[in-house]
Amino acid sequence: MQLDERKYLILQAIIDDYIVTAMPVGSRTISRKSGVGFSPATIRNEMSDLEELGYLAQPHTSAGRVPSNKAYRLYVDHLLKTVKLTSDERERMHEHLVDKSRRVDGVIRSAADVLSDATKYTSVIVAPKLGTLRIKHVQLVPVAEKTALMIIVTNAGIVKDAVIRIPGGLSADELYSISRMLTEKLAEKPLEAVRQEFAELLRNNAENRRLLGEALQVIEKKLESEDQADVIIGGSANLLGYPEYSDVNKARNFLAVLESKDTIRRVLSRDGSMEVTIRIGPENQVPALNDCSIVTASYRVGDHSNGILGIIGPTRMNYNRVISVLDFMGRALSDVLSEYK
Amino acid sequence: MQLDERKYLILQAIIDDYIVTAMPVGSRTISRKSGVGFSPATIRNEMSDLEELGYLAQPHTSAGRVPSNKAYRLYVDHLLKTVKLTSDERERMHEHLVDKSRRVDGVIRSAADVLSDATKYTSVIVAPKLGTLRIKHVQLVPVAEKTALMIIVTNAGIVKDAVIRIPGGLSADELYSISRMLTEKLAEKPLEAVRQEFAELLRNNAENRRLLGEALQVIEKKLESEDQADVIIGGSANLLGYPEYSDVNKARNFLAVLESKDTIRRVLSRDGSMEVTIRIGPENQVPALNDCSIVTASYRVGDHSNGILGIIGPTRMNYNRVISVLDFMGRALSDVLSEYK
DNA sequence: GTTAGCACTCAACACCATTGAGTGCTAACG
DNA sequence: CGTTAGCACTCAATGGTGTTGAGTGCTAAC
Repeated sequence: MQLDERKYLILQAIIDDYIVTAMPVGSRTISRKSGVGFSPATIRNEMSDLEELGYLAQPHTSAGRVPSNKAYRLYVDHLLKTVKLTSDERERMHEHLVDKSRRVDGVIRSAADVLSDATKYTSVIVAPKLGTLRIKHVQLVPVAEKTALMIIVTNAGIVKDAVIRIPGGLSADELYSISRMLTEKLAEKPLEAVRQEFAELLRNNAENRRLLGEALQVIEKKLESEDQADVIIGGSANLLGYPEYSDVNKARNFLAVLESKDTIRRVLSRDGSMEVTIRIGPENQVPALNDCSIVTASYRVGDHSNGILGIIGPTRMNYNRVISVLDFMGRALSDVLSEYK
Repeated sequence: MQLDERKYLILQAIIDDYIVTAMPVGSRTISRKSGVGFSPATIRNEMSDLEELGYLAQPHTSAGRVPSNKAYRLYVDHLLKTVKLTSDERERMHEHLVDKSRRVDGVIRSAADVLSDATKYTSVIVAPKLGTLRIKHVQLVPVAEKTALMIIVTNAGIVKDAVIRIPGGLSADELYSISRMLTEKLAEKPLEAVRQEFAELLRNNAENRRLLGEALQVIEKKLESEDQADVIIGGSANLLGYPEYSDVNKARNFLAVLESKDTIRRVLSRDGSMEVTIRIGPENQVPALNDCSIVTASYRVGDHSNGILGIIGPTRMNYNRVISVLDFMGRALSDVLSEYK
């Protein structure tokens, strides 16, 4: 059996309805809709076919039908109608993005809030991979006897710091000249390339061997264990408003997943393309998110780094709107973050 | 009517029971408890008295009794028995605190997780007031034509940064010497005192007037609008496990409050003492937290600054344990954060 | 002062009948 | 031959009813 024009039409109508009501939809409901000129009986026959094809399911015999994940897949692949955001709304979103603070994490934080506000779902933003950022400046600042703070500023204005041990009796001036040397040597290099650069540094700087070794080690540790702070979540309570989470246990499980930043990072990870990507239900590998869909897009930071922004919502989410919002915000965020370059 | 020994005993037994079961407790239950050698009938008479005095309430005629906020107040003021944490547990907590990362926010983040893990409630940690931290180092780093990053390192190893505009054509070397001057001038001064220091700087540095003015402005802005990132929350989903939050709407309201960092900061604020403080139900002014209790303690950062750590839980929380945990963690956190000085 | 006994209350639970939204099937219609 | 009206059927949801049991307050006896 093949899907003809009418089956598409009906399936679309069913999904559209289910997305707003979250209730199994019956033949009468569809028949009444404008654009579908058939009696309930006809619709019923079609629905029966669609069920056999795996696009619909019935919670119980005397209930209406509910779209399956397969149906959502079809929906997002073929039936999406791109909705335009009003220019008014675009403006408001953009504005909230810039006005806030003058720091990168501030902007990302606001972006997460704007996203969850605009969609009423949960938003997630992942900062670009540390390794792809380019070093702009390195500074060692003494904070106590035998400890210093190593501060690394990257091209995107992102600042990372870590405490390192230093040999005793090193003066502030010496630390400064080491900082200067490091900056000169490492500037414009991506963070993931520091290992090579350090090899040479270590060879030519016997006297600061210990300190440089420690610095390298700390940087590498930072690179491999990405920071919790690099996953920002907005509107975590939003999903509790939807009937699929009226069960507190489900809600709790969901929130528990949100707290595990590593899981979130894994779920959001995506290939390099800038386009909006949709993962429905079990397509994202985490069992706890099996009845969620995850829509992601990318934003650019500087010239070589990408971050990810995404929305997590129930599988019956308003894909049309979410896609528009993510698409717009991806661009907006890239814009704003390029100003900090 | 006055509270005699026996009434205290019974009230305590009721609260102890209610804290673990969350169910109205009846006279039989109390009578069966070891340590109370009276028949249900006697207990009933006493309970009736306690109800009249406002310490107990009855959800409905044929139910047991439930402690009132007044009862909890009495309980924490007079009936607490300090419980000792096992040395095993202390060790585990302390360990989780240090092992993690080598940065201050990392430690605070872990502390929040340890707190919520150990208590199964929601934990909140507020970083010390920015203004009380002492400046250790100031660094201006060029990030683009006409913009620089101002980085301020404080005595506790906490790093704050902000983007500032700079006049065009300023070389990296010039920026460095300004940084050096700022560091010399401001070192060891608390951040809240920068205004006075800048007055003099501005007078003696006509050529960098614009830049310095902007820097001052940015610092003051930072001081007045405390950072969202300075309120760290752990175990936000924990409370959903308790019957008082089996209603999704309550749960949602609670989570919404947690997302508003400003409210949380206000609720946690406390006077300077280091001791553990308890606020029960409506005693904290936020209506949304009327059936929560909030227990807070302080931790020291460096010599002059205090941060706050706290637990938010249902009013029937296990006060004994929460107090022990907070007391211990307050000290532990102070210890660890002093190492970074 | 304490307690046993007893009548009373009321939420919780299980049980049942009713209702209505929705289906599948069949037969009639254009 | 596709479409539709009609009808019997299913089943979750709703609401009323009776029963149960935990708990109380009161009284009278110890």
